[in-house]
Amino acid sequence: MSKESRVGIADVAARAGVSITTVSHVLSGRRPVSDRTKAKVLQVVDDLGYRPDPSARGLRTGRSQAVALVVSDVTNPFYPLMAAGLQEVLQPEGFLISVCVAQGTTQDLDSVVRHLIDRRVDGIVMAALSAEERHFADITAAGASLVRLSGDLDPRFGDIVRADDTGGMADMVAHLLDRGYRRIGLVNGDLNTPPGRLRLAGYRRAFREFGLEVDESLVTSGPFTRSGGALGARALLDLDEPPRALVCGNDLMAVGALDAVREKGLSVPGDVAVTGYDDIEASSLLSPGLTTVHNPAFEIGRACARIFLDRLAGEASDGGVREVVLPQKLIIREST
Amino acid sequence: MSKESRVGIADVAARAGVSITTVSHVLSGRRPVSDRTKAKVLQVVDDLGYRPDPSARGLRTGRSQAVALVVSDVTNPFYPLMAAGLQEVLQPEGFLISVCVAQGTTQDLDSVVRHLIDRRVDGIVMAALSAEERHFADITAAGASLVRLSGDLDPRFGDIVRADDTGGMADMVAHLLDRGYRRIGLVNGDLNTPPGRLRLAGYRRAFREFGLEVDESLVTSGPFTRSGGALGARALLDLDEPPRALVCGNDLMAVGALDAVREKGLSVPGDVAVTGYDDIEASSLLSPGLTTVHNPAFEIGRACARIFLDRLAGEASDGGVREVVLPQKLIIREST
DNA sequence: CTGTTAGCGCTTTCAC
DNA sequence: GTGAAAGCGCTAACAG
Repeated sequence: MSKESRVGIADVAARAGVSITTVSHVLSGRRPVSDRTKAKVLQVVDDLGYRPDPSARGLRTGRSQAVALVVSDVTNPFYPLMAAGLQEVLQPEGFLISVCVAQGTTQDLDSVVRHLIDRRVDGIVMAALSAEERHFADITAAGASLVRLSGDLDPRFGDIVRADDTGGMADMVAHLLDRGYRRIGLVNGDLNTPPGRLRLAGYRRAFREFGLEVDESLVTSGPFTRSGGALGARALLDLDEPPRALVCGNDLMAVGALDAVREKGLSVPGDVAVTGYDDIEASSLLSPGLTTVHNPAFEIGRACARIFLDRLAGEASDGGVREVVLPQKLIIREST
Repeated sequence: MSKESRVGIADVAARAGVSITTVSHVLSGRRPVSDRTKAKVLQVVDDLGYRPDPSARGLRTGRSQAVALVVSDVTNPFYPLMAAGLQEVLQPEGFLISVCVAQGTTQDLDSVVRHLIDRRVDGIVMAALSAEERHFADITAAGASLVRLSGDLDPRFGDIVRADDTGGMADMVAHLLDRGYRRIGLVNGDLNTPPGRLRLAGYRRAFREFGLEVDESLVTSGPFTRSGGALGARALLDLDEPPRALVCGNDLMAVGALDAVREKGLSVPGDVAVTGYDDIEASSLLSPGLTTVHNPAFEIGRACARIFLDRLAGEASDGGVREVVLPQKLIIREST
C-alpha cells in the first residue's frame, strides 16, 4: 500500500550517480553545482518523490521549518484568516503553521511559549493579549523570529505588523463628514489599548483634515463589548442635542449601539447612522448591514510570513526591527 | 541572555550519575528503573530544565509529536474552537497542534496532506469538505491516525467523531412542538451533505415521537446559505396556509429566513418563529437573538485528541474503527 | 565543482 | 536493574 520504506537522500544520490553532499547542495543552493548535475539530481528527486525528512534536517540545523501563531481569543475570526495568509506564503516553502491557543492566564501563555521554544519553531506571531515583555524577550533570546501585531517598536522584541487603525478610522469619519454629518459621536473602546488610542487619533485626524473642531462632549469610551457600546450610545443619545451618527470602536460595540438606538425608537440610518470596526461576520448579517472597516487579516498574515522569510534568509541580519503598516478598507453597508 | 547552549540528555545523565540509556527509560517508562534512580533522574531533569529535543526524538522514532487539523473554510468559527479542544488535551502531552487550511480545490488539499505526511504528523483531523477517499487512504497508509467529522465508518479511513445532528434537530423541533406549534416548516440545506440528511432525519424523528405526521409540503431544501434560506422561507410563507415556525438548516439560512419574514411585514416570533443551527457568533448578535443548536466544537476537539492518544499508545491496535457521537445543546433565544 | 566524514540528540538493541 | 554503542537522515566542515 505505501512505498517500500521511504526514499532518502542516499537513494537519490545513488540513482543520480553523485554524492549525498551534492544532492544536499542542489536542494539547498548553498554552494554552486554544475547545471548538468543539478538537472540530473532534480530529475531523480522528482522521479523518486524524494522529500527531505524535517526531523533529520531539524536535528542538524536546530531549526524546525515551523512557525506558530499564538492567540488568546479563539472565537475571533481574525486569526484563522491570518493563519491562512501565513500558510499561503509559508507552506510552499515547506513550513508548517501551528495555531496555538493561550486562553486567559499568563501561565498558559508561559507554557505555550516554552513549548514552542522547545520545539525550536523558527518564528512566532504573538497575538495573545496576555503577552508580556518577558515572553517577547524569551522568544527572541531563543533565536526565534518574533512578530507582534501591536505595541511599540523595540529592538529586543522583534518586528511589528499591524493595520492602520488611525487611517481606517479617519476614513470612516471622513466618509460621514462627506455625507454631510457634522455631529458625529464616538463610542470608543478602552483607551488603555492600542486600538482604542489609535482609533481615537483617527477620529480626530478626520475632523482636523476637514478643518473642523472635535466636540469633546461627543467622545466616549468604555469596554470593547456589546454592552459597552450600548452604554456609550445611550449617553450620547440622551444629550440635549444628540449626534446624528455614532462611530463605534468595534463591531460588537456597534451592535450595542444599535440596541440603544432601537430602545429609543429611532431608526438606522434614518435618524442616526451607526458604524462599526473590524468587519466581523455578523456585521453583514445584521439588518441594517453594518458599515465598518475591514481589517486585512489575510494580508497581515502574508506580511508576517514575508518577514519570517527575510529574517531566516538573512541570518544574523541587522539589529534593526521593522514595522509594517497595512491599509484598511472601508466597507459601506446600510447603516450609514 | 539565554542558557549556555542547551541541556541535553547527556547532561542529565552525567549530573544524575547514570547512563544516558537510563535517563531515556525513566522518561519513557519503557523499561523498569529502580525507584531510587528514577527519583534522582527526575530531580535532575527538573533542576536542569531538561526537555527532550523533538527533532532528535522524531528522527529516531519516525513520529513527530504533532497533529494537524485540516480545514477548508477558515471563516467558520467552529474550527478554532475545535483546535482549542485538541490543544487542551494534547499540548500537555507534548504535542504541537497545527491548523492547516486547504481552501477550495482538491489540489490544495493534496499538497497539504502530502506536506503533513512528509512531516510525519502523528494524527490528522480531516475537516476539509473537499476531502476524498484517496486522502483518507493516503493518511492511514502513511501510518498517521485519522479522524473524520462525518461520513460512513470504514476500517480503511480511520475513526469518526461527530455531533449528533439528528438528535439536535429532533430536540429543536420537539421544543417547538412543546410550545404548541404544529405547522412547522423545514428550511433545510443541501440533502447531498451529511448534515442535510441527518437534520432532516431529526425533524422527522421529533414528529414521530410526538405521534404526529410530517406535512411533506412544509419540507424544503436548498443551499446552506443566506439566500438559500430566504428562498426556502419565501416558498413556505407563500403557501395558502403558511407555517407558524421555520426551522432552518443552519444559522445562515435562518438569517435569510428572517429577511424573508421581514419582507412580508411579519414579526418574529409573534407571527412566525425562526430557528437556526450551529450557533455562530452572529446568532446572538441578531435581534431577535436566534434560537439555535450549539455544536460542541470544543468537546469534539477533545474527543479527537483522546482518540489520538489511544491510537498512539496502543500501537498497532485492533483493526476496528470507532465512532464517537456527541450530544448537541439547544440554545433558546428570542426568535421562538 | 564534487566527495568524505563527523556528528546533531535521542531511542533502542544487545550485553551484562 | 543498568550500560555501551549503533545509528535515524541530514548538513556542513574539511578536503580535494
